[in-house]
Amino acid sequence: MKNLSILKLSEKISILFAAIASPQRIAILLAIGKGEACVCHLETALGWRQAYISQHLMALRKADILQDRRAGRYVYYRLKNASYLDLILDSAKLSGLSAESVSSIINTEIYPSCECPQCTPAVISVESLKTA
Amino acid sequence: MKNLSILKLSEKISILFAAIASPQRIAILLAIGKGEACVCHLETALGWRQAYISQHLMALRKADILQDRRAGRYVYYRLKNASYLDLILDSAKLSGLSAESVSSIINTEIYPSCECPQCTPAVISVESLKTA
DNA sequence: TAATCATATTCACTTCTTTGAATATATCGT
DNA sequence: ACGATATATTCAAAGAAGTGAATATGATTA
Repeated sequence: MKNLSILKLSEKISILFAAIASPQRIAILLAIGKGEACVCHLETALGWRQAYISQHLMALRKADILQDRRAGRYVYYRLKNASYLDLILDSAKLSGLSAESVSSIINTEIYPSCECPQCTPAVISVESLKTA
Repeated sequence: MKNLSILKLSEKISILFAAIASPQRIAILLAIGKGEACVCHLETALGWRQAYISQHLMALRKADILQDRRAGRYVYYRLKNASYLDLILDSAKLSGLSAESVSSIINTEIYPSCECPQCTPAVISVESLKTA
């Protein structure tokens, strides 16, 4: 590869940092983690408005960090490369945070059939048992 | 360490990303690299105004990425931790840039006695030889 | 102590980013 | 085809960050 000027190169590198440099987007990346999550899952996991999450997902997609997969009405997001999590972990360590505190939060689950709204596993309520 | 909420944790992590997420500041970090550089050296290396560089240095100091050392009228900057360079390198790789293109630009020199202005090594001009 | 040089800080202005509200699109079930 | 649900997009307002110009500080030399 040709020798780019230092600023040109730095500009390219900064794009990724800028995309990640937002508490909301880091939270989304950790919530997706090594797994896969639909928007509605993130909605409940993070407690934010749907449109708000979508906007940040858009930014992460644009930066080529996330990839999406549509299954019916649901859209599932996953990291294009698990190393983005390492980048976040390394950054956390450099900031004096314990690796444990971050990795314990990283999602590892895949939600193949997200029971939305609320991504709640179908729980039978006491009420429904009474009438049955 | 206690289990911080995902957003609280993400906020802390984002501080470092935000500090680095600027082409100018990445360029400065690469120019300082594994070595040490005074402001005037960065001035010539990057070709920017002194005050402009100082402003970015301030941001990097505030984010605890850089440390400074005063020697007479010069102030020398160095990274507090060489791993910040690895973070930049990893990010570059994730962005599809070759590690080589970045590491070839990383400074390795220390400038113990920066001959400012212009950080020029004392070269004897042809003119001065004529009159001598 | 005055002049000079290296660096830092402040302020005002502009530009970029974030956010909320509203609305559009896409898919499914009926 | 219609209504409901999941997700995406757009737009305007608010806020944050980047920038240039001017100036302040701190150290050195004369």
